[in-house]
Amino acid sequence: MSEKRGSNKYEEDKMELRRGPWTLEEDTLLIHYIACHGEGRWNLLAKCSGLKRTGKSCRLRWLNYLKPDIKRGNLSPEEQFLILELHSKWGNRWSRIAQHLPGRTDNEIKNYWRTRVQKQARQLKIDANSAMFRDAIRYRWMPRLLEKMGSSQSMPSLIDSNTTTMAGMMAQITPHRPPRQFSNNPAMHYYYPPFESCSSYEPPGSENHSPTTSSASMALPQFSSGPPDNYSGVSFNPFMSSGHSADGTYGLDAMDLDPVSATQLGFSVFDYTTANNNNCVDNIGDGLWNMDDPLWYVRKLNEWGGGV
DNA sequence: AAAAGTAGCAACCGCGATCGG
DNA sequence: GCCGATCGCGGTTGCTACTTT
Repeated sequence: MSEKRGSNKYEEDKMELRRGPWTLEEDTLLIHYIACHGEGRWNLLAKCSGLKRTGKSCRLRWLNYLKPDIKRGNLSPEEQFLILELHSKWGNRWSRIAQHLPGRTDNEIKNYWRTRVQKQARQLKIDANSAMFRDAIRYRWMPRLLEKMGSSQSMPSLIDSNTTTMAGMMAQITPHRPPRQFSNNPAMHYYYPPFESCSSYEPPGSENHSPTTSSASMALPQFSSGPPDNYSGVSFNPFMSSGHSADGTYGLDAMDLDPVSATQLGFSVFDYTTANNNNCVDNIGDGLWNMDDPLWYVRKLNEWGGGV
């Protein structure tokens, strides 16, 4: 009997627990309680503070939102760079990564990765965990962030002191040769998606493109085959461009290649016009690669000697 | 102008690790 | 060493605002 009553009481307690978005009153209560008693003992806190929340929920709210040193707003290029760099080292160890970004929470970093980074992989139909995608991040995206960091005069304060020069950072992330042997690896065929969504896509190796749309206003240099003579980490920097985000934010839309650097890298008119036609990858306009051929990187690696 | 689709993010959930009795 | 309570992490969900059709 009493057991049954106890059980009902438990159910009632459970029913009373609030869920969903926090109200201003709840936030105030939590802040006040922590100001008086400090963090930790979350279940006790939940009971004693008068909040009808679980300790877990209180902890989450505090750590991810209310804590005074939480930084809000867009991630800076250097923060983005660090996330990419650390994720390449540690994978989805969000809390560990967050420890290196003061004021940023693991949740925020996780969300960044899922909404921005993984989105790119989805759009390119590449497995976000694949070596190809990781290399693309490392050798295309990160150098672009470095450039932004330089141009915005916000030289990285979060990055190790031994990498605080642009050359040093480029040397760290850019190898003297392309990083990986793609061409002879059968497994890589998996990473050559058909791109049905791309009306004018031609498979790697077919070089005789004919533009599907004209881009007369663009005076594009001819496609130059073969790797640049001075391909090495710092002196050859295929990733630099002067592209800027239209809205001044630090989103991925700042990552597009400009036409000149794109063609210097070996883009054909086809590549540029097709991709710029927004038929190929997406029409969102904020893609990392949506102005170029997503498979460019793989193609160039193969062209530049196949064997690395 | 309205409906549908999408992106971003706060919050929840499950599970394993750790702590303390 | 065992066991329950608590904590922390990573994955997932759901809501809201914004964009596109």
